[in-house]
Amino acid sequence: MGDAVGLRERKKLRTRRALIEAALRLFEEKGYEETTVAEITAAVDVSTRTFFSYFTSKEDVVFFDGESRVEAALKMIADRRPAETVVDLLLRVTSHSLDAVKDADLTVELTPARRHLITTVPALRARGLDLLFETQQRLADALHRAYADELDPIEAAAAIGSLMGAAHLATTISMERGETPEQVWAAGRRAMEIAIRGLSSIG
Amino acid sequence: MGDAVGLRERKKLRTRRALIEAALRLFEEKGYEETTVAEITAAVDVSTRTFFSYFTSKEDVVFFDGESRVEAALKMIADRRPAETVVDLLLRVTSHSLDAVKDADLTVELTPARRHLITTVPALRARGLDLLFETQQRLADALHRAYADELDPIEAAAAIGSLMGAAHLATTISMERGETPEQVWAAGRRAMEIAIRGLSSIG
DNA sequence: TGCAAATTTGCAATGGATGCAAATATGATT
DNA sequence: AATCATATTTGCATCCATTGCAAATTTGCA
Repeated sequence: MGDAVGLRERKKLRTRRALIEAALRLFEEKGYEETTVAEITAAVDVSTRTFFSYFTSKEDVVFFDGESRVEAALKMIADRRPAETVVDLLLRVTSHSLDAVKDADLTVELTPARRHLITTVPALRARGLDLLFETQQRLADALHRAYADELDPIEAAAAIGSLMGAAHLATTISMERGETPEQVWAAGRRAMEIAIRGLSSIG
Repeated sequence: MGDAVGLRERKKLRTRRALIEAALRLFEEKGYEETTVAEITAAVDVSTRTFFSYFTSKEDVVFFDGESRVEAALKMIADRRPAETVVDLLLRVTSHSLDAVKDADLTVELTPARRHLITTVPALRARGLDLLFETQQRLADALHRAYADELDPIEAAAAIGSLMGAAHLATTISMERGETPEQVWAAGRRAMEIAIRGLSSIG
């Protein structure tokens, strides 16, 4: 992703980052819809046209990141341990991902500002769900490949969909109830346990 | 939804339906992005401005329906049988919903054309996912209310998220693999069974 | 220094979406 | 049937995101 060798590359990196920061700041200050691309570029002092050579759309600026999270999960699945159970692997992957979310504010990952925008602004929320769903498809595919002789594509999809569907809805509802980050995190864990044990475990 | 008493109402109903039909036809013929609202209104012989008094956006025309499906499921949950288990209720609701999808082409529900657009066009797919997620939230809330003393909000969310997440991802992947409607349907059933029994049941 | 490639920019155009006021249509009343 | 209040439709004007294109500028290297 960010190699940055010559002045050219460094300058581009700087501009891109400046655009992202200005955009997020303005979105927070006056709202997403109320902020125009022209205002963002004015704050960074580049032309409006330039914005669209860095991002394909106004929405994009909110989602731009090195998407390291997903890659890590995909790799963990692909490199599964020989004797490991599907459940054990999924447990390991989800724990890892869930923990990654916790202290992810260091990297440019999912800051509270971003999170707020993505859950609040309809257009962004929809886009975020689309990305999440695409991620699920990739994970399901990886899982099927990793356990080709045990899981057919549908079973792999069911496993991933169940796990992530449970975790996502539970954490969302937890957040909506105004719970603390710790409680949200706990909700995610509980939801995943329920998905693994089966709904019968709560009836 | 459609009461239709006087000429006024009937005319509006007719116009709305005509707009939907023209839109879907054009979307299929030349593609969603390639079709302009002006072209849709020209086909129905109303002004472009009028389109936006019937639908709030171009996307809306694809999703417009009486959303009877969700209402039915919500009602089933609210009217749950006294001694019924959470799992039994969910089984009943999901079977009912799944079957409803099967012969839903009669109503103006989810025609193949719509389905194709919603899974294909990025903007529509994202919007569809947003609507689906909102539905999940409503169902989880209903489930929590129906079993207030057995399920807290997080558990209810986990249950609904797990079940619908599994079914949705599994059916999507089944469709993507070019399977027949029967196979897609079967994939949905299998996924729900896995969600109910728990992922351990496949390890 | 000077050139070739990469970037930025300005400009024009398209298309979705909205506000507003004028023009029409509707239907109930007299 | 003529008339009036109300509901709809329509025609602008306008804003903004997005894109194509060609000119202008910058950068990196010879």
